[in-house]
Amino acid sequence: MKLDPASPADLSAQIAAAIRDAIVSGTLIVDERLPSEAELADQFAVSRPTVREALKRLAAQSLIRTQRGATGGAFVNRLSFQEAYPQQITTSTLLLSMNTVSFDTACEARYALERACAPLSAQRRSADHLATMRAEIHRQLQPGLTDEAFCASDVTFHRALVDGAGNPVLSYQLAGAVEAMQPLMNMITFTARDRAHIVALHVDIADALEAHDGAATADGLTALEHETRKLARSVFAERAAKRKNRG
Amino acid sequence: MKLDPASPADLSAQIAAAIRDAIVSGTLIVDERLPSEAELADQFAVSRPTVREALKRLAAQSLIRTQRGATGGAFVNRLSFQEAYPQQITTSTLLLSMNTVSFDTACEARYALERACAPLSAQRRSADHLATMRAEIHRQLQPGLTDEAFCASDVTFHRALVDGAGNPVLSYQLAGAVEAMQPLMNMITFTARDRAHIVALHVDIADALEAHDGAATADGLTALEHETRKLARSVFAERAAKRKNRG
DNA sequence: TGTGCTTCAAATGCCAGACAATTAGAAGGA
DNA sequence: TCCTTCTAATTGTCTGGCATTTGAAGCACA
Repeated sequence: MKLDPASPADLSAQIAAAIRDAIVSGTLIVDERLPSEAELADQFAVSRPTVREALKRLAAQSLIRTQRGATGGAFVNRLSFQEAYPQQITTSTLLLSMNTVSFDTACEARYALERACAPLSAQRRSADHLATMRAEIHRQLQPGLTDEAFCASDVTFHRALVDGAGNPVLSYQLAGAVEAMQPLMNMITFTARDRAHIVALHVDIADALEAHDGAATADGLTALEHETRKLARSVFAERAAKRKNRG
Repeated sequence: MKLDPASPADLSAQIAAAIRDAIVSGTLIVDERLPSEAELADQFAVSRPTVREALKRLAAQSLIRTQRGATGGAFVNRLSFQEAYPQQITTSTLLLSMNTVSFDTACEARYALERACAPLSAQRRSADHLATMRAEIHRQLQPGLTDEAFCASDVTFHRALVDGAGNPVLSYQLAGAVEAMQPLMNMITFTARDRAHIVALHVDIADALEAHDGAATADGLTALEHETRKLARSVFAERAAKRKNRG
């Protein structure tokens, strides 16, 4: 592992990249202990703070974990879906909120991905997943519910649908798409009438899943997508009109 | 922003979390300059190296960028899809390689997600996307091609399909699923006969996209999924038999 | 021999201070 | 007006050190 002194990148970034490559390529295997900070500093011919900055970079990506004490050190972390979820969600959320992705684009992607889970979920969903969805539908019908709570319940409903597919890779990929939409959805105010429409579609979807009917589930999601996009259009149009009146 | 002295987490992790929250919640907006390292050290009542470790953590997630010089400092980064791709791919790759996810599970997820793009890509794919796919098909037919190069070409082919949907959110999510499969695919040796099968299916898919036929595209992907899984089964079965003979 | 306590050493976590490198802007001169 | 030079601010890096944690070895004692 060597560094390029001519590189414009920070030393700590170069060191982090070198170690990351070693992990990804399999040179360093899971639970293997890295050399101590002092040893790494020697190997790369830099100071210990620089090595530490590199290790913190890797820790931020959950590639390593550190342990204090006599037998401590930095260890290659077995990256779990559990750990990867929050990062995936944070990144997806920021991508949507900072990149002027239109609501329509985000919505289209989310429902396209979710439809991909529909047949699998219809086939494999457990009673538990179905119960979660029914419970969330029930919650969504409560009158005093805030818009934020309604959206949060919506997310739980859809995640149960996705998890029903029983494929951790799908769940991981979809977590970002579904959760990242939440801040965008929170910008919408739902009338009682809107909520009734959405809940009715949720019931259709839950019924389809209960009947193990993948096609009907996908149809329900498509209907929900149309409803959501129509709702967003009207809300945004109304706001634009208000702005015009004020200005 | 305050720190919890009783927390088991490192100070730098706590500081990073505090700043990350501020970014995600919108308290810090894009391109806004953070206080200098010295000021942050004062605010959090820690030393500058500790602040620096926190900032490196955020930099590793592309949440901030740093600039040296008189008007330099750390700035909230506008997270671009461009920057997010490599991280998404690294994480997905490690999740697949370290988590004993079966080949079938990964394959199922990948093709389910890709099928979700099929109708959109059939509708919107540009001539450029189609040309890329045809070119990769041509490359895949060359006799001297190594298995690794064949897989790499396969990835390019499928990414063109996904990008054809013209939805950056889909492209981002799918990049992980498609690229992360590559190391798994590289474990397979393709006979000339296998390659011919796969290329024929690629041709079917390209034809369907050229005809703007979303359903046929999805069917082609399903056929390809079956072919891939069948191939993997036979390869793994053969290896298991060899191991048994040896042992 | 076995058990529990003490001590030790290695490693990370954190800090203070300093210097180098970089860069924008201010100051000054042609 | 334009170019050069200086200056100040900021990040990048290093040195050295102390605090804290923690497993393991050593030791006393039953």
